[in-house]
Amino acid sequence: MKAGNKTLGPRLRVVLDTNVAIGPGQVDLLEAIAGTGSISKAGRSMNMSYRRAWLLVQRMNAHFHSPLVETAKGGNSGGGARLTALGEDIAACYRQMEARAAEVLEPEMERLRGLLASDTEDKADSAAP
Amino acid sequence: MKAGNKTLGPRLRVVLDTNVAIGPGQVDLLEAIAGTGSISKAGRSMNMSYRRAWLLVQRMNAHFHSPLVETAKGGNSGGGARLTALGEDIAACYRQMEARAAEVLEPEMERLRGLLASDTEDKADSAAP
DNA sequence: AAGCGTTATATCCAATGATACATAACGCTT
DNA sequence: AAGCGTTATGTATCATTGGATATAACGCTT
Repeated sequence: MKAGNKTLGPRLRVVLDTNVAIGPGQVDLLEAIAGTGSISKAGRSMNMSYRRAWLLVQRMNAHFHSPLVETAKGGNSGGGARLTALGEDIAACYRQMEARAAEVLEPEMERLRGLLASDTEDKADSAAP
Repeated sequence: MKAGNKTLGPRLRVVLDTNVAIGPGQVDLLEAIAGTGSISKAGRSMNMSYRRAWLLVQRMNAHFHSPLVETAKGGNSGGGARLTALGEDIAACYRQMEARAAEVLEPEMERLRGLLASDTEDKADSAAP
């Protein structure tokens, strides 16, 4: 039932090394963690299962020279998670790249948009690297 | 056994509308079709099943106001496929966007690369929109 | 007429990915 | 001690994707 309602425009996926990449999904998650203070709240807020969110955090933490997300078990609030300086840094850097790309690619975007089929039906699915 | 050996650097996926997007995979396919003159040869050349290649062509053709790929059945060579003017146009436009993005994002790329973990093992998988 | 390589499909199955669920451990509050 | 919300995992199930395979149709060459 969920359609491809991703944000329009150029989407960036930064491939840094084999098995290491950051894309819009990961950064959304980082920001949601920063905003909510926990992995589970972040997951719920963006309609993502806790497991998936947690696995993404694992991956990101493992692949950089220090963790992007810091977690705590137990405590008054049950625990929580927050971004490290590196995490904030990377998220911000990605957003900047995204904005810069959107800005500089605007003319071509405009041009491509003019070539779409008039009807926006569901002729087939999308998605493909 | 296939690892994430995608080309390094920023990867662009241009989301034009719901269910309409073009990414590196599609453009690679377009160029392979242009180079080989057939969908099946193109698929083989890039290690993609004919089915997948054909489905991708279907999708792309359906979503723009006119086809990107023109096909022919039968004939001396059995048939074939080639890019329309629109197809060439779009492929070229995408490559240009790609190059422009890589160029303008180079400084941030450099910076991010410095933050990777030293060891490039297989701690976990990658990939995630 | 037979042969060929290709487009164009349908069907079935394997691999993958994501979700749901089920616990356990934790540390603070009450 | 009990309860809470969370992190941290494992397991099972479901959904999606992609591949293998089998035909059919086509139109040129021989």
